[in-house]
Amino acid sequence: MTLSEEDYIKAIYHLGKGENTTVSTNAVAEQMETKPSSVTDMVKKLSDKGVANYKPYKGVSLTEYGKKIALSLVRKHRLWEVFLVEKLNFSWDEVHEVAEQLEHIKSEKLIDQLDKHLGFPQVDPHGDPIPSKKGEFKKTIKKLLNEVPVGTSGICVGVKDSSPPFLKFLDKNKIALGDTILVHDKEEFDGSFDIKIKESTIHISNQIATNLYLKITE
Amino acid sequence: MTLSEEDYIKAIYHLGKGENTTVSTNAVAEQMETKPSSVTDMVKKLSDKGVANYKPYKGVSLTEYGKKIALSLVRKHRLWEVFLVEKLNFSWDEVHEVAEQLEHIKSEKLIDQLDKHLGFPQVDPHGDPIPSKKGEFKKTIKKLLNEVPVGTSGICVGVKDSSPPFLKFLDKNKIALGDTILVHDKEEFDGSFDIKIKESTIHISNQIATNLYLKITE
DNA sequence: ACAAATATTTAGATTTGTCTAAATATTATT
DNA sequence: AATAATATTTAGACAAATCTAAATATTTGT
Repeated sequence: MTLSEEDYIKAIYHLGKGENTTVSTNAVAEQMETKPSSVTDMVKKLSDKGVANYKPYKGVSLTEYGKKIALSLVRKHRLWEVFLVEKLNFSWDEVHEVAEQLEHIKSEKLIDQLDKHLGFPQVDPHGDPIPSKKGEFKKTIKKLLNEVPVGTSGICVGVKDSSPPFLKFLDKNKIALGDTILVHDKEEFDGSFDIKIKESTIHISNQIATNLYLKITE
Repeated sequence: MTLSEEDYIKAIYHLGKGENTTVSTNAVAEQMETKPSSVTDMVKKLSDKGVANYKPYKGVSLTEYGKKIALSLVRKHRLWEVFLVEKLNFSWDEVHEVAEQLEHIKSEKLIDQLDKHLGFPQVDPHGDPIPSKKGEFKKTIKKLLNEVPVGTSGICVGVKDSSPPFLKFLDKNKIALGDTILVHDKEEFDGSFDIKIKESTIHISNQIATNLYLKITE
């Protein structure tokens, strides 16, 4: 597969939300920041190669073979993201662009060994699951911290309230996007929580808990 | 720079042995495994871009700017090779192809952090020097083990005698290409040596010493 | 159901990097 | 120094991936 073909495969995969959903030419064009006519050309080629199913005017979906390629790209992308954050001190929001390049490197041994080097991580720095070599992975969902059962751990992926005071609070308490948070205990009386974050346990009010999104594995 | 342009720059650099030597169209074509006419086209373009000096029928050399790009590619290539060997258990002879791909990844932060992650290595697994960010590096030369002064350390890069008995000897004594060897002591009487390899010191005869090539920093 | 709006495809052009074959320049030989 | 051998360039073609503009199909609104 060429670089460009791989990018189209990933776009179709993501637009189809990981299912073998049919997506429109225009949707792919928008995602790829290209023109619909270019998409038509490319999906014809992908179809000829057995990677996609294309029906003129009806849209395009990935074949099983195409899905496998997409999953392998997602796996590579997310493993590299973990590498960049864990080993090279990249932050949460700096990894995407570089991972977009690294995901195209072709070497099975490289990815197997990288996986091992990183300790076989299950999720990337954004909390998204990393497919196994065979293409299997766990689904994840986004929930407010106060909605997850005690004992669950997840990755902090967003805030509901993005006002300066709240963001300042998070900063002061060293809570950042990408951090792994374990919901340790809940106080029924006032709905406050004990959470473990980076080896230390802190106490947060219910109001804080209802404004923090976690990504958790179901 | 595109992938292809970068490959040509590296080829011109290597054929010119790192100096701003003028190299012939045919030489570049052979190195790149392409046709001379393709080289002509490309060096014209590189010339237009200020990367190379091209005089029809006279050959091509890199400009200072082109040399900078070449050194940055060499730096990236060799750092990735160290990474593959040190962190991902690749062996000496498996790294080249993957590093050829990785060297094209564009991210200054990535390379700076990789350098740091690896402990700022000075040479790659083949004993070749890694240029600094500014493009400076130490020259290295290949010498037979018996020709280097006591106290020198270098990387084992080849054998003069490649007969099965000799290779078997190396194997038995756990001496492999890519290993760092310190010449610890020399016995004047019979020209034998004590060498340190991977934390253990062993004794080798003069005959062995005259058949092992080391790459050392001058 | 029909016209208007939107989506998609086709046709033809463009850029990049490559190739082959022919033309031209350089170098080597006698 | 003239010719033969070799090296290099030019001209023209091709494939991949893209684009614009025009043509065609589908969907939507009344």
